Amino acid sequence: MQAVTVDDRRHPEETRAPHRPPPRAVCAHRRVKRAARPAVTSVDVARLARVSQAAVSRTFTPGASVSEAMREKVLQAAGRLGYTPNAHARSLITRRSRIVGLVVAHLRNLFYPVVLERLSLRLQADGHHLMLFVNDTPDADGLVQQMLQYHVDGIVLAASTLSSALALRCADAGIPVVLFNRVPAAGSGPSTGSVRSDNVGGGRAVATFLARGGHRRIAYLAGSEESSTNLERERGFLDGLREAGLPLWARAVGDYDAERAAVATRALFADAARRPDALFAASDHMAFAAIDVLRHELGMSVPAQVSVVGFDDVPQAAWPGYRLTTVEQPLDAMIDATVSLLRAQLARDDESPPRDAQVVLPCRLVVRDSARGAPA
Amino acid sequence: MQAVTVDDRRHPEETRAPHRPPPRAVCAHRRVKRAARPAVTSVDVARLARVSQAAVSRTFTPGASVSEAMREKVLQAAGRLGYTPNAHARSLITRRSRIVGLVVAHLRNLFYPVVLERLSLRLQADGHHLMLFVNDTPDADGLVQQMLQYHVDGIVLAASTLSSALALRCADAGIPVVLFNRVPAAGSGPSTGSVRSDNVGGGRAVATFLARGGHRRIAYLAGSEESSTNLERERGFLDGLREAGLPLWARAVGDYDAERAAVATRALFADAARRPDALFAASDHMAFAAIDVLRHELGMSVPAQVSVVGFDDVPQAAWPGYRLTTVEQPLDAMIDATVSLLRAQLARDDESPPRDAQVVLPCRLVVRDSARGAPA
DNA sequence: CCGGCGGCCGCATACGCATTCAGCCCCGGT
DNA sequence: ACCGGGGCTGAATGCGTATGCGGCCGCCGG
Repeated sequence: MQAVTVDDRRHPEETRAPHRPPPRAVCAHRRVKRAARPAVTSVDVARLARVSQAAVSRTFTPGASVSEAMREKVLQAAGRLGYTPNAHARSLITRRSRIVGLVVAHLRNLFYPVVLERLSLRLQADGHHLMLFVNDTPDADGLVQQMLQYHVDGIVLAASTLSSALALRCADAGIPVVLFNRVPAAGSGPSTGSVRSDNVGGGRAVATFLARGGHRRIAYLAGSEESSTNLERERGFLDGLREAGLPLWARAVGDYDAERAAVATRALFADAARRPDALFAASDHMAFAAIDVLRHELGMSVPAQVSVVGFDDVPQAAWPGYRLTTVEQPLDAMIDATVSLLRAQLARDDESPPRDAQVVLPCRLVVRDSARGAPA
Repeated sequence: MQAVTVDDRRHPEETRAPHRPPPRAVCAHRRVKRAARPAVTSVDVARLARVSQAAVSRTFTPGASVSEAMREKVLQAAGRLGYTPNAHARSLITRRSRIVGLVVAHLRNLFYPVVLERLSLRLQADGHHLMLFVNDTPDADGLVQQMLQYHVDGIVLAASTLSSALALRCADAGIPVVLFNRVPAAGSGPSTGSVRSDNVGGGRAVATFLARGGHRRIAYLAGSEESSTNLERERGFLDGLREAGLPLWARAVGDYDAERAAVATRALFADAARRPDALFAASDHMAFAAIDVLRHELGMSVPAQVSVVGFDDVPQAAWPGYRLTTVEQPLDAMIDATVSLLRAQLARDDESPPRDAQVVLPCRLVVRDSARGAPA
């Protein structure tokens, strides 16, 4: 193999001069900002490698037409200079930023941090990146504005309680949106996908399980009432109870929040004579809070006196302190589906069919020790 | 007040034409990509408002010199067109992206999700945004490359175990770095700040507290051994024990991981004759795992038979199931300090003194029920 | 031996915006 | 009345890169 040499000794005086005119007088009396490292550009690399700037660009553009020799020369020069392509300049032309916006609300739910971690890793793997948008206020417009500024290539809405106004606005702006763990609102645009687990089936499975376990006074601890996850889980749960010939004994709302779940649990168990013998919480997070109240405030034994079942199967559910029986969401599959959907929407040339993709993945009841099961 | 009217009816044929030449023949047979919404630019707004493009830019640049009438006209036109400035084009010129890179490793620690949430909100408030980089492999170069591409304005390294090579590389590239919860390596550049709580003091406080509580066989459950948080906490803890005239009874490493902490706890308590009567875990996360093992595997009572103290004061520490005595990290103050440091580094004109800022905030022992205290 | 033809390269241009510079108008001072 | 200056504005330029296009060269088939 012929060694490729990079000549950067000839015309050394040319290295910077032609492109860096002396600062104008006006500049001189202003403070020179950020003068530190003038950022090496593709032009610098080109000059060092004695090729055209286009050649540099092409070696850093996968699939472009460059000879092996050229690529070698450029890479070597780039390595020497420590060159890194400027993503902003690139996206200005290509009209894609390789940035995915992630909108989150409940970050302390432990389900979402895991989602975030996996999703980010998957995206990093193919050169995309997550930009984080925390949605505390219901100010959909503000958030969308911010995402538009950065021209995010796609948006993942990962929060069960996000206003669907946000989803609509995003889709409106022509940006692919994937609803994570959420059902699309009626009339959402063509570029809205959705990935979720079979919440209805999960809810029903819990009802069936509890009924088989001989429970008769079964209560439901709801998440945020308007959220689609809660609606679906509750619907499936009620269906299951009905099929088992059981009524819903009691119901309270915990809003997917630990504190409010604790309050709701106290309310459900306030009347000692009519206490439930089983409780289905719409999320593990709330289930933990409920168990704590039951055990430590009310002195009840779980599962001997009352069974508790959750939803999500966060890592903590497996800890010895809770051993929570719960419904596992197929996280990996959900992430996979999300990324695929995103990729599909991104690659989509405009005339492709405008059908929105809905992915619903099966979930599985994980039986641990927080609920009495059917007698063996 | 004179009503300002926007005239967009005259010369309607001019609306797009002069800047959108008919697509060349070559384009015609290629698939037209992303043709959907040609993105409204400042030029479009200028044309509609019948002003120059510079005027549009100025009304969207805080501090620029524009008359009120002009601003009104532009804003109205912009509103009609749904104009949003393009952040990429902007940062190409201004050389700042308003993006802050956040590097994280342990996202399931529950301390970090909270950090992430707060930090993001604070940054959003003044127009910055977080780009997430999950650091699974110790491939510092790769990460730095990715951050350089996006020309992040600053970097927050929020992980106790991140290789300091990463920090060095970043500082090397001339990007302001703030180490969150981590001590800067010797010789890190001038643009490296650090925000952390007084881990040494916290560790000592725990030792003092346990000694006063009458414990005599005090063990330490270490985090990742090379991490600075662990080193400092352990040092303070040992200092405190020495001052109290007590030896370290036993020690094991949990690596800041729940599973490994469980294993370590089993090891510490394997010899029934020499069991510790107190355990200090370097993080709440590990403390929970330890308590679970003690209670549910070894059947020990906490705190009657063994006291457990943690570090961090994550939300879960206050739950009735654990009621963990722990050291509170002043999260809000830490976030504040981080943002200030970042802002300071950003605003820094180059000739400012190259002293690196070190912020160490006091932390506080939060006494709950997982450890015996001094008799009252 | 000649006419393509395809692989590679460089030139030039455009992406969307901030910023400089020169010019304009208007007002106040002498 | 004139001049100086300050407040606004528009024209022009360039940030760093991707890409269409024309041109060059080498190779193969006829």
